Amino acid sequence: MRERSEAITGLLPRMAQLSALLNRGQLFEHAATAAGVTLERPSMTILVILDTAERPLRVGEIATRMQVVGPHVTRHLNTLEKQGIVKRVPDPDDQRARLIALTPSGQRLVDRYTAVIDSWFTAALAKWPDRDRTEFVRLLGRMVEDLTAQLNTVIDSGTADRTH
Amino acid sequence: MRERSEAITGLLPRMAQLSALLNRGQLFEHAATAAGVTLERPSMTILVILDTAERPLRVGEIATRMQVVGPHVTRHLNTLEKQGIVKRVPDPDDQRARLIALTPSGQRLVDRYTAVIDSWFTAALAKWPDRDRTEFVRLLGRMVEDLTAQLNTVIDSGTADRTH
DNA sequence: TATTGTTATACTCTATAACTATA
DNA sequence: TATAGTTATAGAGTATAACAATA
Repeated sequence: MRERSEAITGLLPRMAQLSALLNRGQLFEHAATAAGVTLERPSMTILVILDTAERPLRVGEIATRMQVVGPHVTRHLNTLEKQGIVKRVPDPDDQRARLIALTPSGQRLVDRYTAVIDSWFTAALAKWPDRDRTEFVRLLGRMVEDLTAQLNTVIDSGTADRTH
Repeated sequence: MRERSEAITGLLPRMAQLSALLNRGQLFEHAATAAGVTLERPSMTILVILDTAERPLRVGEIATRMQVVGPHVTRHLNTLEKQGIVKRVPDPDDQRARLIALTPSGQRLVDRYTAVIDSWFTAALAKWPDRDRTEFVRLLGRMVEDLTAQLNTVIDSGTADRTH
């Protein structure tokens, strides 16, 4: 039987659990119901990203923040625009690009949704000491950073000798 | 513009990033390549779960740990069994159930894979103080627990008045 | 009658390829 | 020639429904 390194014991399962909770779990589904929203998950993600940015974003910017490819975003934008939740406006700086903006009704929709999520997170963290909350955000941020950096190192060294 | 509660500022985006890294990112893809594995992601997840359990598991137990439904597990098991990576053995305690066990070659495969993942995580966390590592695992575990509990509370109260 | 697992089917999420328009 | 976005298509991931066997 292999020995698991001390460094990561218990880490992977917990990260997997958290990931499942956010990606497939009922969190989204129930929050959407509570907020009276009937969108697909990635569409809602787009709206939250636009809300967080507090300004219109290009399609490419949204794709980068979602860590997905462009066509995936386009597909959902088509639906969202048809429903009057976002609108595409020309980017004055570049005629090829469009800026995606929340419409007033889109803004109200995402406000309802994030209010529900906020309240649930606030309730879940109610008993956490302030210090733990701060620590967790700090360590989580660093974990993402270090893991991403490590992965890039591996990818670079793995492709260094390839010519394509 | 809505106000975001102080409690969760910065939390959601980081969790989303981590989730994307584990779910869709190149982490799995590159680790599988490095380990010489050509399985689909959920199949590899099944193997890691069996390895972590250190004993054969029922289909239902695997599904629960993956937070997916039974048929999803069955589909991957069919492929894995055909490839001689796992085997289904009768559960002596219940003739309806089967126990899923890693074959010797399956064990070697998952050993190669987890060795790669372990080394990457160890490298990523190399500069972390021991205290931070411990704290992170603790807080991450509590986050998953509290979030799950909160969600269950919401679901229970939401369905309490429904009769189906 | 309830539970374990399987088969069949369908939906959701995401990527790749080919294209148009502008830079 | 390169970049922003779109359309069309395909594949991976997961769920629901219907069923068989056993409890």
